[in-house]
Amino acid sequence: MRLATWNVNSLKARLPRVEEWLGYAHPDVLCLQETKMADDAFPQLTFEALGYEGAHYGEGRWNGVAILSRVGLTDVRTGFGDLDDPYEGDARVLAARCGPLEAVSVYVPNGREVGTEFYDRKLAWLERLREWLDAEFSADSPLVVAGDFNVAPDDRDVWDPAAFDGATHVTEAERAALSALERWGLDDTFRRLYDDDGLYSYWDYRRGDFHQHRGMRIDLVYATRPAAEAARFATIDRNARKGKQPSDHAPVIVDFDL
DNA sequence: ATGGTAGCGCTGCTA
Repeated sequence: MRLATWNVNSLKARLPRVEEWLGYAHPDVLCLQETKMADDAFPQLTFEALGYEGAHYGEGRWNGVAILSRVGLTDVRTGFGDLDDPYEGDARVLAARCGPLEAVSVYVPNGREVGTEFYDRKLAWLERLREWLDAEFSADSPLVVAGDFNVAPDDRDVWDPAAFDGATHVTEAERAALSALERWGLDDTFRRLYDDDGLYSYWDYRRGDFHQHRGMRIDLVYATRPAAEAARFATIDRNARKGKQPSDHAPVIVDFDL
């Protein structure tokens, strides 16, 4: 079972590259973020022609999440259900059963600047995510929560911790929110397999950051213990960040013995 | 140099 997550920064702009990537990475499940489209624009038939069922949750210009699967796609759910969403109106959470596991595609709010209400609601959103997982799923069953978390779990996950002093994505409060998810029962599968620093999944389009190796690891594949213990291999496909019209994020791939 | 680039969609916002 190969699962991947990719913030594509507009599925309309990225569709040719996503099609090409599916052709050589051939994941069983792909969680997408920032599709930036409404549900009626989702290219269902394009993915069906490649052997994938698809579910999409999007409101239009911003945000938007999707799940593609070639191992079944049922029990599709959007948002936080009955719980209040601190970013109500944004499409940031989509869940589905895909073969042996439950898959959740998440696009965590950016937070903009520390001290703003956007940042405060980012923290509240991460807390709500934990509450929703606790209400809907069991940490004892195979579950993967994959997506753009807009938080770098520790200093190994940013190119220069000093450059992020006072910035979002690295604050103690954001990292504590990830720790709370881990205490609930989620493991960072990539970190379970590899200790190295400098393994990034996102590079700003500006200043030539990709070629200067100025990146962050903010795209995470979290899994409950029954799934995490079955993780055998992971990689970040930096080739997908090169060439013509790349997303600013690279896909993160995890292979499970499931 | 308080910068830079990309996407959406048509003006400025978001990241």
